[in-house]
Amino acid sequence: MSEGVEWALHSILNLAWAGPEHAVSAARLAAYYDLPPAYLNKQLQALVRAGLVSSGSGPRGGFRLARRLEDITLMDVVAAVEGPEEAFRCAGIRLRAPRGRPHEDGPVPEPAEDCQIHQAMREAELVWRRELAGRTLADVRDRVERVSPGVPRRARRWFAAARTTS
Amino acid sequence: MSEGVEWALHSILNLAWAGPEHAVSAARLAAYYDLPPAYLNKQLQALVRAGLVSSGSGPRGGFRLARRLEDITLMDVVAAVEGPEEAFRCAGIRLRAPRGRPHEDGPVPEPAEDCQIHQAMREAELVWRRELAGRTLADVRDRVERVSPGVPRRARRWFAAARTTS
DNA sequence: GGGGCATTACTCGGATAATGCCTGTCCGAGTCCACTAGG
DNA sequence: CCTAGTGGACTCGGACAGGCATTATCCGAGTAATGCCCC
Repeated sequence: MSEGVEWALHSILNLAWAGPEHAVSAARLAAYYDLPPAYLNKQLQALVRAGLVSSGSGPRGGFRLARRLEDITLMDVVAAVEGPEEAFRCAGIRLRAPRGRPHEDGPVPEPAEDCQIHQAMREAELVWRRELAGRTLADVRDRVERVSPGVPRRARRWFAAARTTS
Repeated sequence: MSEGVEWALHSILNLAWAGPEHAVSAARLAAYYDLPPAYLNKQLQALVRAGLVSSGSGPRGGFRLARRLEDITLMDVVAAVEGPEEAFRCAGIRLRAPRGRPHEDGPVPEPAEDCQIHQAMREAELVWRRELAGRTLADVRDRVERVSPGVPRRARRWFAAARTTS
């Protein structure tokens, strides 16, 4: 799985803690974890395309949350960064198998529908997606605030101080 | 996800249909789906290392199932081909964040334990793995035989004829 | 005719290249602020 | 003093290389069958 998912999740949480009134630049978000700024910018662009965060140019520009944290699920972030394709791609290998009867004597089944292996794998992946879709980033935020109460304040202060610090 | 997983699953089913008395060569298995023989051989080697199939060299050599189909789960095959590492690797990004207090005033928590994002993603992946581990290839075989009863016979005949056909 | 043996063909197994995607970087378009000059 | 204009600095956004994992391939070690020669 792409590493950008992790960065995106952390950045979204940081944006939430920074508050919707401040727009945070990609460079600042990257500096917090010592990440390559331009590359993090690329990932944030994916989040913008997905409508999770909004962006603005210029000196006062940067990124800010476009939705409430309660309305962003882990699945949304994964889909935004990784793309909507499913992990297990059935290449239709079964169709290349030697056929008993070349002539068709009924409706030709869809490749994905016919392949039971694909079905089973798809089912497992669906469970995974459902689990991700059922967990919002608000849940994650609440857990963090319960386990490490100091983190949100620290993050908020650090990003607020970004403007004044050299 | 690696494409080899799909090849491995189909090949295992074909080995089961060919019967444990016949050893099928990688070339023959590959010819059934028109796959690159040497590369499929590589994937099958992974299955051998995992103990799912056994191999033998020589003219009568080839691959055959090492376990019953009831004792092989989808998880086994995925783990054998993809490796045991989890898909979402937490790079410990959180540790690089600026700390409020450099001095430690308690037991330092494990990175994976402390990062709630990692926790949530791990939980979802665990559900996925559990689903895969709960489904055996015998289930898949039964479904195939129910949906397409002709496939097993065709496969068995084709692999049995392998020896005689040019 | 029967048995032992060298040959041969066929298989896996691991070492070796080629390809594509993820990672990482750079520069241009747009935007807002700040300074300046004029009224 | 107030206002309009202009320069500058900062931001995102998409276009451009590099590195690494997956994909694909090749050749050698090993093995069992086969044909041949000798007894």
